[in-house]
This record gives sequence, C-alpha cells and structure tokens, in this order.
Amino acid sequence: MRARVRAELTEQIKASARAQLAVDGANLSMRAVARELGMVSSALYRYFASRDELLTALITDAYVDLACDLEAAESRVSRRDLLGRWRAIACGVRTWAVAHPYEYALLYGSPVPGYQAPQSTIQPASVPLRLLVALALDADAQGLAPAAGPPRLPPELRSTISELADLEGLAGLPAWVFAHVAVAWTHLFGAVSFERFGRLQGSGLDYALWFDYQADFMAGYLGLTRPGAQA
Amino acid sequence: MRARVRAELTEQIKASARAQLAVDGANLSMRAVARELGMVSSALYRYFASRDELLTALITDAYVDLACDLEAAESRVSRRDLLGRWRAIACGVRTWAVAHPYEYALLYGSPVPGYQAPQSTIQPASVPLRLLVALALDADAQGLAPAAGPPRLPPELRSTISELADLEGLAGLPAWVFAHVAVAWTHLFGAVSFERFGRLQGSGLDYALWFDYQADFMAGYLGLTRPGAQA
DNA sequence: TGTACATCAGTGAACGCGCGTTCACTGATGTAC
DNA sequence: TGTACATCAGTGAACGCGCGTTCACTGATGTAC
Repeated sequence: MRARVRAELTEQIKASARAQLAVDGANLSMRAVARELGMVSSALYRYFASRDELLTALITDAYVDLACDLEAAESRVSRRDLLGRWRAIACGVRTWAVAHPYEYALLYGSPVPGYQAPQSTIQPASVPLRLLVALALDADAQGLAPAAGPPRLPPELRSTISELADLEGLAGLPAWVFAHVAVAWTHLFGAVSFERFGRLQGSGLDYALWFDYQADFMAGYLGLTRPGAQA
Repeated sequence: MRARVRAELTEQIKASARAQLAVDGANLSMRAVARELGMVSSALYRYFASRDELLTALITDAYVDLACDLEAAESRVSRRDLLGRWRAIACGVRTWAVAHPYEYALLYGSPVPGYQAPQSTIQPASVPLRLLVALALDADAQGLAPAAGPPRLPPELRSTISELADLEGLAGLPAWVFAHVAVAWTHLFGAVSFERFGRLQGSGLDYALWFDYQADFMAGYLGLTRPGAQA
C-alpha cells in the first residue's frame, strides 16, 4: 500500500522538523529537514505544500500530544481526589514541557511574527483549561470553596465570562468559578514558562521541587487542599 | 564633537532595530536596519561589532527601560499604600508590555536558540522581583500576613531560597516570604505573557479589566487587600 | 496471468532572493605643532 | 593662524552561504482490462 509508506514518511518529516526546532526555533528550514532525511528539498513538497503547512502540522500535533498526555494523566486519578487531579494536570503540563521544550516554546512562547495558527488548533489548545473547568465543577459540586474569596468581578468581565462559559456548554458554572480557574490556568503556564524560558537560571532552585511548591500554592487558592496541609 | 554624532546615530540604529523586531522577531537583519537608515550595511559595523552585539544592546536597553518605568511608577505611590504599590508594579509591567510588545517578547518570550544573554542584563532584569521583595518586606514589617497560608516549604527549597535572599542582602527576610513573592512574580508575568502572546485571543475579554482582576487576585493572596475588598 | 496505462514519489537544476561579515578605499573631521 | 597628519565614518564590491519554491523529468509502483 502506497498510502502506508506515505504516512510513514510524513511522520518522519515531522519528526525531523521537530528536531530542527531545537536549532532554529520557529524558523525551521525545509532544506535542512530534507537534508537530514537524505532527500532532495523539492521532494518535501509532495508531503507539505509549504513551510507554513509543515509548521502548522507540528503545532497541531503538539497541542494534541499535550492534550492526550494531560487527559491520560488526569484520568488515572480517582474522580473524587480533586487535589490529585489538579496535581496530575499541573505536573502533566510541566512534564510535557520538559520532555518537549521546543514544542512548548512553539505553543506557549512568543508568537511567530506573521504566523496565524489555524482554526483546527483551537480545540486541542483548549484542553488544559477544559480539564481545569471540569475539576472546578466537581469541586463546586462537593461544596469546596476556595480558601480566600477572589476579588469581585466587575460586571463587564462577568458578562463576557458568562458568555464564554455558555459557549463551552457550561451554562451552570458561576462566572467567578470560571474566572478563578482561568487565573490558575494562567498561573500554571506562567510557572512552566518561567522555568522553560530560563527565568530561573542561576537561582540554584530545584525546578521540580519549586514547581511542586507553586502547584500546591495554586491548589491552595483553588480550595483543593485540606486546611491541615497548609503551613 | 564627533562623539555626540556617534552617540546619536547609535541610538538611531537601535531604534531602527527595535522597529525591525516587529517584522522578524529576534532574527533581525543588519542589512534591513542599514537599509532603513539609508546606509550601506557594512557601515553598521562601526557601531556594533556583530548582529549579536546589537541584539544584546536592545535587550539590555529594554530591561533598563522596563526597570526605570517600574521604579518611577512605584515611587510615585505613598510608601504606606502597599496595595497601591503592588498595583503600580503590576500595571507597570503590563503597560510597558503593551507599549513595547516586541521587546517584551524578546525579554520574556521563548529564548533565542543559541543566544546567551550577557551578565550585564542580570542586574536590570532583577528589578521587578526586587521591587516586589521590598514591598513584601514592608508588608511583613506592618504585620500584614497573607490571607491564606502558603504550603509548607520543603527543606531543600527553603535552604536554596535562603541562600538567594542572603545574596541579595536580605538576610532578614523569612524564606517563605521570599517564596511567596516569587510566586506572585511568576504569576504576574504569566498573566502579561498570556495576554501578549495571544492566549486570550477570541475570548472577547477586555484585557485591561481582566488583568486588573488578576492583579487584585494576586494582591489577595499576598495579603495586601483589606478583607472588606474581597467578595 | 500478462500487458497497457495512470499515478505519483523522488530528482536535479534553476530562479531569485536575502543574509552576516570582510576589506581596501575615499574623504571629511578633528588634532598637534 | 596655517599646515601636516592621524583618526575614523561611510562606501562599494565581494565572499560564501542558505533559503523557499518551481518545473520538467525519470522510474517505480499500482490498477484495469
């Protein structure tokens, strides 16, 4: 079957392109990819119509890969263990970022000027936030309230957030819960990015320990830790 | 005075290079800069020995510029108004990032592969965190405790953090305060980066309002808001 | 089962471009006597 | 004040490179009768 061989080579091209990311960041070179595969550069155009299309494939794959890892890690935890689920998500993001540093930078680093991610990435890109929202829903259902009340939501924010929640089929979710979760989502990726993008270099910190501390901190303000666990 | 003209042109080169950042991100082109200035590309080498040196100058300038803005904004607030100082810093970071999006990406986005920032950036780069630490010291002196206790610091983290604090001449600062502040620092830049790097695109959120909400959220867990302000 | 034909993966040359950096040079600006 | 000289900003050509993409082509793989 020709299709089989084609699919295999498509994967090899993407794998080689992924490796290229380490060298050049987002401006990967078709010729370099071809060279690594022992092909002539024009042959790549049988598989990807342009450099942008290849880049898009990498981005989409990366979002999907991260999403799958997170979903798998989170689903291994008992539904009732809310803190465990949070940790699975948080550590899942970091673990993936450590394992795929250049893909992480591609997804969560500075955007490539002039590049517009296609619609198809939107769904997989939203998975981390969705998992957190589901977690917050369960916490809400269990009557777990965040340790400290969040600030009041201005009406304008509240209505935008409610609209967003409605779009996601979360009409029941209070706006402030959604906001709360979005804060943690931002915080979580902020922590991973700081580590990955070198902001902690020279600090001497053990990255994993420091991250775990931060994740627990977030769990605290999400109201997921039992009060006894706090110092 | 030849030196005067030289200094002026050096500034013009940097200004043009800064403008280039918008087009190409970190891989700015010497020839493009020269073109914009109506010079021949080799003339630039009278001013900067290499592309890397020019890039370094941009990065250093940007760190210094941000640091000055923050210091100026924070110093305009009464020393006793801790929440006001926090807001000045937080909004200062965001305002600067909005005004200088490409420089922000250069400093806080994905690192340029193969580029190593020189020692001279370390000092100005640390200003945001230093301002926060000073704020925390004052809060501590005023007896303000964070609303919710942070998680316990594992001993290994505690000792690394204490060493860091000592290096900064903050031997008196409890490790957990430093950790607390570092969390907010991470969170703050996480929020700005999410906005700047397009993670909020399509959400319909008013970026400024959403940021203010988040900043107040952080102020909450830093213990800077009066309990009455919480919902 | 065997032949004729269509598909399509991969080739190699080429186009036209931009890049960082070097180097010998011209001329203007400053300095020293 | 005027001349001789050193400094140095800017020029223009060149080196040697890499790039994305197109295009006419060769041959092998599959398909249809």
